[in-house]
Amino acid sequence: MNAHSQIDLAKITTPAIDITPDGSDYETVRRVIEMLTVDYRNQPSLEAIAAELGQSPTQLQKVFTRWAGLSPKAFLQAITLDHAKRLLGKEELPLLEASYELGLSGPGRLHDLFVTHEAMSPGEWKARGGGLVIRYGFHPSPFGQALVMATERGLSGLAFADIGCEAPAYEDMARRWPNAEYIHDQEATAPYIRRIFDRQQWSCDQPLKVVLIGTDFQVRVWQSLLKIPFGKAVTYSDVASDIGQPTASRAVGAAVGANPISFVVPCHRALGKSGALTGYHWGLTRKRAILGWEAGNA
DNA sequence: GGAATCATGTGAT
DNA sequence: ATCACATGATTCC
Repeated sequence: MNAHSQIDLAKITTPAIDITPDGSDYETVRRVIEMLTVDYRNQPSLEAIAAELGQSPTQLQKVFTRWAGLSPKAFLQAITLDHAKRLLGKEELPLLEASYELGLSGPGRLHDLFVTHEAMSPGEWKARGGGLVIRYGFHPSPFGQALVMATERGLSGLAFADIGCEAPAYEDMARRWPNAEYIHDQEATAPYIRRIFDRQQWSCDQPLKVVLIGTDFQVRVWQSLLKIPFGKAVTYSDVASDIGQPTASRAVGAAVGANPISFVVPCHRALGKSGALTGYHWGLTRKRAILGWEAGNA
């Protein structure tokens, strides 16, 4: 990754093609969430936040509610510890009874966005992406600009990269499969974005194909995440039990953190046992945003 | 309620 | 081998 990736990086500055209204709202929403939660002690008022952003309170209120399906106040409540605990404690793990006979490859009805997944064979994994062609592109999403990566077998990567921070996100992803050949191809990746973030299109008629590229352990963790229903959450130790290694919760955390297809593989639905949001590769604020958005759209 | 500390499995170097 | 973790339980204040 030197001269080769230089060329690719140059292409990244290509502006995204399509703009959705949701995409433009996110920056505002993100900053509101940040102010609301960073020092929640101060409980900043809507007026104070609006002033900071240079907008009128009513305008801000409207944008936020349109995006989240929830007023800022309700949103704040939806991401408190209290609510998270309810999310967790509700019912006995939905994970446990869901069968694991799928094995490492094969179709399945998983989470609300219907997904068929296949994993790389051990040989393919060892090649670190060698012989693989990966097409990638940047597109707006409800949670900021997204980087999409796909092989001809299906979606292989989804990352978040705010405007101006495209290069680090690209490198973060490309580093995982260093021997693959990367081609910037907005047209190839655009259909995935439309598909993923439009809930109307979540149906089983035509499942979304994803390709899980990772170690055996990681793939098992990601498959487990795929079984978490929309608007629900589990703990890292729940996942550990689900894959048959109840003492490996910490290792699960590491594997969850390595999830290459964020949002689609719902790693944001993994919480600490206390209900605390412990971490997120693309920023805790974004994790709150996604969780709150799901609360408002359940 | 924290802070400090330990047990712990995986993956990268 | 060793180290860093998106953990969790225990044991102190």
